[in-house]
Amino acid sequence: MNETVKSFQPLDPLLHSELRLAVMSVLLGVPEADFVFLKAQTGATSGNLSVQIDKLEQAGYIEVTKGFKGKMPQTICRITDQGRDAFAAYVEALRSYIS
Amino acid sequence: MNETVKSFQPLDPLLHSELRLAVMSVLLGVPEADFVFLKAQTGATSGNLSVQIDKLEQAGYIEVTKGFKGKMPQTICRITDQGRDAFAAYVEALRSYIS
DNA sequence: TAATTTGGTTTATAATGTAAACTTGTTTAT
DNA sequence: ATAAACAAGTTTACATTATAAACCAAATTA
Repeated sequence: MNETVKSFQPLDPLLHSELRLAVMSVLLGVPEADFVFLKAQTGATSGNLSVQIDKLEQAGYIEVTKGFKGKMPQTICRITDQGRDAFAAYVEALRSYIS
Repeated sequence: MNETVKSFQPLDPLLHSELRLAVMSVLLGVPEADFVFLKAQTGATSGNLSVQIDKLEQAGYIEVTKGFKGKMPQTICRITDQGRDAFAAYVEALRSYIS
């Protein structure tokens, strides 16, 4: 008798968050996106988005560049290679639960 | 110009939890499972498992029957139809982020 | 009968998520 | 010119959640 254990892969807590996952999902599809665009795409409040962008940046999953668009401040985000890898790993881990 | 929004589906917070998802995943594959088995499959601590089982039961996603196996207490869990539906919906919602 | 194990539950604490309130500067109206 | 409204964020306070440590009752073993 071979009692196997299902062996669930751990889920990266940084990506296992609705808003952060949405942000990463958007960034995967575009070369870059600014704060305003991310807010529109995710439907997040500014405060929440600001916090989650910080966390993704701290983690090295995205790069953030602050500049100006005309005279208005602009926060541009790009996904990093590390972020891309982490996302792929997260999706892979998810499969151990949902497949 | 058609500016579409990605439209991420909301993720059921009850299922968007590593341990609860693992429990549901196990229960999907078997007619029923007891506390001890779930603990082994998920690698969870007893306390954590106890709490998360409660939450899934409160939500109507699983049914819990307390009885005895020999003289030892035994907590048996079964997934409900509602739980099955919720899981399917959760997986479907996930696709809007990861595909 | 004392110590250990089993099968859990309760609870205290830490970590997380979220929105409201605030800030800094810009544009518009008066 | 000045006030009011708006834009783009950030900070913070609060609520929710997750987690493990501590606990408990009964059973088993030494």
